[in-house]
Amino acid sequence: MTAPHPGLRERKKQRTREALLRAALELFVSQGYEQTTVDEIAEAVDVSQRTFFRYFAGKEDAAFAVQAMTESHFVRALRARPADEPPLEALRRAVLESWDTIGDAVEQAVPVELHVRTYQLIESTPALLAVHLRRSAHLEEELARVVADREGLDVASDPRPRIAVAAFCGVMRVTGRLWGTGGDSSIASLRTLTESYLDHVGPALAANWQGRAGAARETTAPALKAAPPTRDTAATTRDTTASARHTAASGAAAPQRRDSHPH
Amino acid sequence: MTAPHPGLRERKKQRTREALLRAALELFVSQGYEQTTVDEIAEAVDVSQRTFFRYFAGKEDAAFAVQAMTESHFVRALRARPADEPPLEALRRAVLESWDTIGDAVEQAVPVELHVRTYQLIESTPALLAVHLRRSAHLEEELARVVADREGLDVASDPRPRIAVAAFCGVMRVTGRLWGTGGDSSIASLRTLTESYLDHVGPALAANWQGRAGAARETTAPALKAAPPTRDTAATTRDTTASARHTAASGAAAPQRRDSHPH
DNA sequence: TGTCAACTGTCAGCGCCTGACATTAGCCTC
DNA sequence: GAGGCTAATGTCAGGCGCTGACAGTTGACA
Repeated sequence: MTAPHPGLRERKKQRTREALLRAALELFVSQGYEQTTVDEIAEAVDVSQRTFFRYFAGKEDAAFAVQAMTESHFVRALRARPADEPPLEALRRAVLESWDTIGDAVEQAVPVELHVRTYQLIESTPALLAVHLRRSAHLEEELARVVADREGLDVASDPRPRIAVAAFCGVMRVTGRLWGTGGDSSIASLRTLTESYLDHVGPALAANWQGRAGAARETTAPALKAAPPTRDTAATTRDTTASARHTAASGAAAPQRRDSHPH
Repeated sequence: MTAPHPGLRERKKQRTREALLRAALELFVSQGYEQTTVDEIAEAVDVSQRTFFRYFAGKEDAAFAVQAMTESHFVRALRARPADEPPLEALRRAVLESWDTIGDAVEQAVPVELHVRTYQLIESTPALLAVHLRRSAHLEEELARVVADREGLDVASDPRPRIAVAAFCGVMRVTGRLWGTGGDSSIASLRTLTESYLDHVGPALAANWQGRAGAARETTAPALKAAPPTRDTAATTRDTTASARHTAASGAAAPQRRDSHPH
């Protein structure tokens, strides 16, 4: 990728950018995002304010530079999953896998410690949280396309990729939020939390949480309605799912049109 | 609630605020959010810029004033659902119900038409979309608390309310997005779209979309088998699934994937 | 009517961000 | 190695969002 002889100019640019990024993040986490001025960042690297804006589209952009790396890292991991894995399985493994290898990718830019702190800052700073969520939504788009590709579906006409990814990402967000505000900020704990939360998706979507009788509708979770946290064999599970396939198929056969009410 | 004699001063304030809000939204939708300056809004109502900031915390705040109404409208609807409804059922009905009655609530402030246009603007303006998503996340918090209350659970210790609400809201977001960018901007179409998408949640979370057998895996619904899923059990399940999938794929109209492993 | 409190306008200023232009510094050719 | 080309940087001016401070105005109430 990178040329063996980047040239002095290129190297200098790289160093400037890295220095700006690092200074920015360090100032952000040490004294808060809003309290940090672009002038301060620029001054810390001894460049003009104008130069900062030539490397980053804005203050925000600096705060999310590392996030951008990890996101594309995750997408690559998903793309690399074997094609015969079911969608949610592939998503799950891609995240977990990317947690494992994310350290190396990040460390080239900034210390992992700093990145983790930045993430916590993002979660706790309203202005940054908003941007973070928008970025996540954008990522969701991409994930939906990848999933649709994997399944050989058209993301425009079939809502299932979007919906599955939406549910998945929703859970991931809750996980990230809890991890960020929780005490243990190690990658290991993030991994554990992620796994356990993803394990809860099925039961949570089951209609009945308290052993209420006959409350389950096919609307909410047909494939999972046999999910009360009681004994269930693998065989039963498969049967239930098989009938669910039916529902899914008929659902897909009737793609929704938005103009059904032309007024 | 409101006093019978609000007093001249109070009425004047109310009128100013309403005029500012309306002028703001109208300018936003007609010439874009970023292209509209606060000075313009203030000038349209013939007050000083400073006064605008005394009624709204910022430009954004004006853009989301009506959204705030509809959100609390929805939360109230959820709180009013009978306690014996399963969580996702209650959520579903509360949304649909609130679509039906939202017109009246909104019209007191601005024309519904203007509100719908504003929503579309929010979805298509990055800066506003970001804030919108943060607000939605905040709403999610509240919904999780309400659901937990309904189920008699503790939202801090039991992750299921959060997860269920997260999945639900994820789907709702996809719905809103499609509706906003779609052609038909009637409330009726929003209703229809919402219903059909919520109907797809279950099937979409089933692991098997293509007639592959053995769909439900520990990924999606692990608690289907009650005990903490030991890794060994999981592996067994996975193997079974893999082989079953193989046979099914060759039988059904299995969509061939284009790229197996690009790298 | 006069006092008090609330609302509003004006002014100054900070911070983010951008366009325009001048200056510096790496790169390449002769 | 000198000189020209081009990219990177600095400087300046200015728009826009937003805020604090102070002064003027207007409803409320005795």
